[in-house]
Amino acid sequence: MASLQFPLTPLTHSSPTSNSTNPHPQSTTLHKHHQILYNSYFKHISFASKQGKLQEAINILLELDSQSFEIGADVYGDLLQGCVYDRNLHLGKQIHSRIVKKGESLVQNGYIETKLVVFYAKCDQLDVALKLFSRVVEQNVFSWAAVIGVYCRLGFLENALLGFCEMVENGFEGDNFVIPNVLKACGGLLMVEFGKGVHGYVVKMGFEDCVFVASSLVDMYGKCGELEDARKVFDEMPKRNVVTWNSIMASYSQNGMYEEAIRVFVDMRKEDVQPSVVTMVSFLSATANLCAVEEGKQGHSIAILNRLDEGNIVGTSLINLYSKTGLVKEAEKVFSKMSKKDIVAWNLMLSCYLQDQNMEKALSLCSDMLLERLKFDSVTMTLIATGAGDIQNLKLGKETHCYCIRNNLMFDMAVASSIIDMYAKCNKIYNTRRVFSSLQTKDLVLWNTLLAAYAEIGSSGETLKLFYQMQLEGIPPNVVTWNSVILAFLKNGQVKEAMTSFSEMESFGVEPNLITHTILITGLVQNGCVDEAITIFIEMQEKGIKPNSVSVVGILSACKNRASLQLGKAIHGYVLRHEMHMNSVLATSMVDMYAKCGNINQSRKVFDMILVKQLPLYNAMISGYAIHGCHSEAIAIFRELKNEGVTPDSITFTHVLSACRHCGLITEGLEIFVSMVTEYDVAPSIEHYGCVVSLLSKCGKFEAFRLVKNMPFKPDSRILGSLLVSCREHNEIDIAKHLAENLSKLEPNNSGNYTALSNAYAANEMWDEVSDLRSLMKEKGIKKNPGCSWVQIGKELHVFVANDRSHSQSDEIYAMLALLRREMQVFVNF
DNA sequence: ATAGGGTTAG
Repeated sequence: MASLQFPLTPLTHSSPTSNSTNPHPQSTTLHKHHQILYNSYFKHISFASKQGKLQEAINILLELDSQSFEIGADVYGDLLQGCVYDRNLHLGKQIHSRIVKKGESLVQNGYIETKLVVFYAKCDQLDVALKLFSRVVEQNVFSWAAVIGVYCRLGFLENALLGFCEMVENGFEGDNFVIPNVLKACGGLLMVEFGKGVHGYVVKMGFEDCVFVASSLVDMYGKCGELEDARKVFDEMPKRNVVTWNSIMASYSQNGMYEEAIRVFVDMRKEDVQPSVVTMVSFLSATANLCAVEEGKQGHSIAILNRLDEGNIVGTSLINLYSKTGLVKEAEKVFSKMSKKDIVAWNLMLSCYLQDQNMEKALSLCSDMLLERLKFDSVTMTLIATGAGDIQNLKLGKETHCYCIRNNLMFDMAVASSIIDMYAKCNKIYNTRRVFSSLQTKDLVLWNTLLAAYAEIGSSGETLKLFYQMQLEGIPPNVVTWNSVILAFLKNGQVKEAMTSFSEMESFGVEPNLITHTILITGLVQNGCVDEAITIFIEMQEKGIKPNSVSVVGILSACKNRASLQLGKAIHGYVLRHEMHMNSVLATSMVDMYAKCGNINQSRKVFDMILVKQLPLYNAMISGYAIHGCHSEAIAIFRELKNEGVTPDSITFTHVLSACRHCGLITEGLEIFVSMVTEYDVAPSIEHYGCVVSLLSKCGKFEAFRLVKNMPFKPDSRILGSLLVSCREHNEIDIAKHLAENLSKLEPNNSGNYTALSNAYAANEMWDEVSDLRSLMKEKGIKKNPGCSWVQIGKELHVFVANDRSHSQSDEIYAMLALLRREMQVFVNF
């Protein structure tokens, strides 16, 4: 035992040794004197306990104890209280054993009994606390509060509420210390009705002005989604502290009302309430969910100014913010500054790299984690599995799956879902099914993951089967499940069945949401039901569901010809009126829409508005110019793209090479083709070859033939046609005949091929054959084609005018006429 | 009494 820090000479000198069972010798003056001294030591014990100098207090206790002096219950009580403050289970147990040794009278002391229950409860020793509680001679508010508290902390929320009921039934009145725990249990169980009952109890007992109770009420209503009630309690509080503010902010945040959460933070600053770590964490999480970069950065500054940025939790909230807003560099900065990185920080950084599609950095971060002797947890594996699925990296996905099996992580529903989804995204439906079957418990999300896999490939039969099977196994479908069923039907072309499911889900009490409508809009358009899609788009707005950019993109894709320019314009107007963010995807489909609807100038206007342009946007603009016959503009955009350092892909080259072909830019076209293969490592498609063959054919080169011979595709009619056109020289007639023979099998009625062959005969002065060919064309009823696009536009115009005899949309007609003229011009030039 | 990371549907 450690020696005492102050002398005990008077005690050691005269301590009674003879009568140890009766440590209180009768009233001699000497003992009176000693008792006074002991009392001062007892006071010292209590004082030291309250100061947190527990070891010192214990040392005195043990020393006094060894001299067999009676130590009062209050002294043990103070010591236990000290252990409660310190959550020092070890020392508390020592004191408990001392108490037991001291005999029945102390163990059965009501005060000590209660203190012991409180001590074990606060140290989360549920079993011990309950055992002692069951043995207490007399229950009281304190022991009940301790039991309810430990149930609450360990997540046994039902037991906490049952405890409260029993306590009240046994005639104890809940005080303002139990109520917060009771309310926490109500919130956690989403039992708002019970919570309202407790609220009534609070009012009856007059606790409503207690900050602790009222803050808990705010939290309880917030967790139950009753924001109005939460706000009402908050507004009526006479006094609020930082926890109250944090509670209302978290309430908004947890219910997705991030703007309101931010407003609370602003109000809080106006009232000069000092923010705490929790404040910053809630605020940063709200800004992260809104991708509100500016507000988030201000939060970061405020955290630094208040020295709240140093802890782990604020650090991870900052990484989350920068990760969600795509500011990888900022996230890295915060991450590197964190002194003690825990698994959450590493996982957030990992998620940041994965969202940035940087698998290389993500995997190198993982090996750094191992170097730091950290073990991957379920979150790490979920992230990597999802990332592997996104880039369809089956090898990585399988490795992840194996790691999860080896480390017993497949029992985690999130891990299992991500693995199943990974196999689905890698088109391994067999593995998807096998992993699903191998799992012992399956939750709703897991079922939904499997349904989504079958829905994605349009297996509506299997999706439906699973839909019934899950219900047989007692899992009721939610909106996500229904959405997959609808998607499965639409992917399989079963429009009627999809619409039936859509109306059915509501009668099953499942409310269709934004995604349900988006699936319908996109699916209906893909099945050619444009009018129905528009109806759904209007319906959802009437229901008060705000379309987002995905649903707008879906409805924009319905505008694919000149007749739908009106609708396209209306949607553009909607986007502008609702101040919808013109993100890259939305802008791309807007550019595409205007191009397809014949207004290339408007296309260009939208294109120019976007400051940071990504490849799909460039591709849409290039393709737009290409279909309008503005080939030099298309090539100009291609140059702009290269100047901006954007890497073109296969689609870009398809449009640019086609533009070169139309402009007859032979050298430029060939250069681009070569750079595509050597510089950008793009494997040429048959379309790419087609353009180059056509270019080569135009200058009458035999390189065209060589290219066709060496290309890894079977030449199609367009390529053969191009070659045929080039056969205008003497001696090429045999080749021309051969080509024409093959072509007539592929395209027996293509007038262009007849013309080309006739030209070849003419070059060889074989006039009889030319004449024969002409009569054959006449016989077959083949007329010289004036150009495909011309006919197409003419047909569309006819349909348009036929459908709208009022000619109220004369703007559109003029637009089409202008385009028609331009198309004809191109044809004439060609 | 309040607080940080992961899974399913477009």
